[in-house]
Formats: sequence, structure tokens, C-alpha cells
Amino acid sequence: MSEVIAKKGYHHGDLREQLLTATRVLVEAKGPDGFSVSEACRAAGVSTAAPYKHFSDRTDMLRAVTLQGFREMTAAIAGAAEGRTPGTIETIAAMGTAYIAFAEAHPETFKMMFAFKGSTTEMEEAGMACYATVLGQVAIWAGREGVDDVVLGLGFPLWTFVHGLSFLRIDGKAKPPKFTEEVADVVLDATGRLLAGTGAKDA
Amino acid sequence: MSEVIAKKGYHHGDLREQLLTATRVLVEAKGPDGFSVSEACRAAGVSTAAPYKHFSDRTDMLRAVTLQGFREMTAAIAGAAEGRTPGTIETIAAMGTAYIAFAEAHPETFKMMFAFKGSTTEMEEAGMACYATVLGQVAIWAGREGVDDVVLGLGFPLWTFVHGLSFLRIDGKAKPPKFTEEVADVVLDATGRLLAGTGAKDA
DNA sequence: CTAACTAAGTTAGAGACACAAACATATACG
DNA sequence: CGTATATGTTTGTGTCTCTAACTTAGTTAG
Repeated sequence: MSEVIAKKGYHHGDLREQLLTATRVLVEAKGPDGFSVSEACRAAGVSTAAPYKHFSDRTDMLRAVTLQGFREMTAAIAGAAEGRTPGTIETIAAMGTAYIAFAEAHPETFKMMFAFKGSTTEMEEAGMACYATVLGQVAIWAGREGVDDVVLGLGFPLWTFVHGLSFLRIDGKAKPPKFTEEVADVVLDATGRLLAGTGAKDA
Repeated sequence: MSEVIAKKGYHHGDLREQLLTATRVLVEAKGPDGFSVSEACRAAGVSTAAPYKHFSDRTDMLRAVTLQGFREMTAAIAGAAEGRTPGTIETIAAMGTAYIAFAEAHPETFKMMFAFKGSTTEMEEAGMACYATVLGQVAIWAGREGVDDVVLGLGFPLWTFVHGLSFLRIDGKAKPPKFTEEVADVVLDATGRLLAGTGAKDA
């Protein structure tokens, strides 16, 4: 009755999932190190030993949140490109803005995604898939067949810029007077500058 | 005798300083959340209650490391500009490279510096001082009297880029095939692009 | 249908930690 | 010389992760 989340009896039925969402919420609220397994258990209404039937340890719970984060971010970025003209500066910039928006919406998860020690193959792949989405658009812009060294040379600085702005926004460093413009405008401008005059488009 | 660090008797004489360096070492070795007060005590050869005569709590110990980090980074960046022609792209890029070098040399401290919750006025000032050093050079480049909106508009993207590259390097994302060039070259190129053609130099 | 197996919970407890309170000692200053 | 204060120690409390042993509920074989 007064449980935070319904339980079906002795067997919970859906504990893994509910622990995962509890973990997600707690991580965003208190950060990965502020998160405690015990608190997640309280939220799900189970004993403190229950999670160990579903996760190997505390880190494993965080790992699951991290992986989920990568998947969501990739989807968000791909979604930002949909309905736009492929290979334009505007489309590439829109993906960058989506990246930053995700970071701002889930700051603790975002930071954890990149700082995570002992990342799984799954995580690496999810990260690569995300990056590949952007690189594909850059390749079109540059008139290249696939993702070659030229495309990497163009795409990496873009990622760097967007990644940096994500962190500065998260940590509250991108506020007036340092930062008075809209994020989307800054990203669009920087994308143009970092791509322009490279000669790649003519090769 | 077998103490890690010499003690002068019942009174340590220099405990605050030694705890601080122990904290620094441990933070770099295991990250801010892996760091434990107890372990710092073991390193300094004192009881686990001793630190509380010098620091209010665990967080306060981390805060001290953070502040020290800001000071060192500012010095490193200012040092990179010395002996160079003021207001050139090369000088500005050299400061960016020094920023990244600091981040790579002290990754955990660097991350903590920006993620720290409840930063002191001292910390804010140290951070501002650092940023101001770079902005001063940008102002000279742009032919401006002081740090006005134009200078901020030029300087912020530079910071963003350099900050982003710092994180990517720390987290091992800036390795081949994503990243094949030297850091200094990439920074110099990006600095040029992000400043060039803004018209600010002519104003 | 029931007996055995297994999946998914429980309680109890070990070991590490942050921090507090009360106590001890050395140093500084009257 | 002696007392106050700074700086240590010991002891204890509550929280945390994780383990071991036990319990209960589904699931499957005969």
C-alpha cells in the first residue's frame, strides 16, 4: 500500500527494472558517488541484499545506467538530423546542439558516461555509433565517400567543441557575462568556422 | 622509523600540509570518490580523527586540493605566455596547450575543479584569474582596450574548445584513429579558425 | 499431483568508512 | 612555573557495501 512502487508479494516481478530507474533518479540527484545501493533499495521497497541477485555490485548498477545513457543520447542526436537536409552545416550543428541538450538534461549521467572506468564493449560500441552518426554527415558535407582521415580531421574538432560546451554548461561556467548567446547560435557559428576554408569540400 | 613520513613526536608539526599532499596523491590515484580520509591518515601516520583538527570534513580536504589545483593551473598558463609575443595566435594557442597539459597531468584534480559543488569565493577568483589571463591576450589580438563583449565573444569559444579537448584526452577518447595529430597543432589550428574572419581585429 | 529444482527474495553479520565526544599531551605565554 | 590552547589519541555510533545462510514461490519432470 504505502510502498513507493507496487510489489506483487514475496517475488517482486520487476525488480531489476525498478532498481535501474531508482538508480538513474538517484544518480541525477546526488551524483554517482552520492548514490547508494541502500537508498535505491529503500525506493524499490526491498532489502539491501536484493540487488545482488540482479547486479554483480554497485558499479554494475551504475554501468547499466551509463549504457542506457549512451543509447538515449545516440537516439537524440540521430533524431535531430531527421527531416533536415543531409550534409549541411545546419544539420551538423543541430546534432551538436542535441548533444549539448542531452548533457544538460542528464548532467550526472553524461559525465559518468565519459568518466566510467572499465567500460564494456557494448558501451564502446554505443559511443562509436553516436560519433559515427555525426561523421556520416560531415562526410556528406565534405563530398567524401566514407569516413576517411579527412572526415576524421574535420569531425574531431567539432566533437571537441561541442563536448567542451557541454561541460561548461553543466558546470555553470557558460552563464553571463561569459556567455550571453544562445547555445544553438554558438554551435552553428563554431561549426561553420571549424569546417570553413579547409579545402576539403573541393577535394 | 618505518613511518611513510617523519613525525616529530606526539605533535606532528606539519600535519595539515602532509595530509594535503596525501590527499592529492590519493585523489589522482583513485579519484575523488575513491579517496578516503582513513587512507590519508595511514599515509601520514596519524589516527583517523586527526584530520578533523585541520579540516572540517572530508569535502574540505578535497576543497583544499581543488583550490591548489586552480592556482597551479593559472601559473602554468601564465608561464606559457611568457617570452612570447603578446596578442598573437601562437601565444593564445600556447596557453590553450598548457591548459590541456595541466588537465592531462592532473586529470582527477582537473575534473574535480570544475565539478566541485559549493565552491568558495577563493576558488571562483582563482578560476576567473585564469580565464582573465587568456582574455587579456585575446583583447590585445583584437586590438581592444580591455575585456569587453567582443573579447568575451571571441574568448569563450576558445575556452570551450580547449576545455573539450582536455576532457577527451583525459578520458582517452582522443586517440587514433579519432585523433592522429599533435595536441599543439590541433589547438593552433582551431584557435586560428575560431578567431579568423570575425572582423574584430579591424574594429 | 506432487516432488524436486531453481529463481528471487529475506535476515544477520563482517569489515570499511566518516565523523563525534571525551580524553591526553605538548607547546606558548602569563 | 603553571595554566590555556592547539593538536593529537581512543573509543564509539551510524551508514555503507557485500557475503553467507536461509526462505519462499514458481517451474518443470515423473
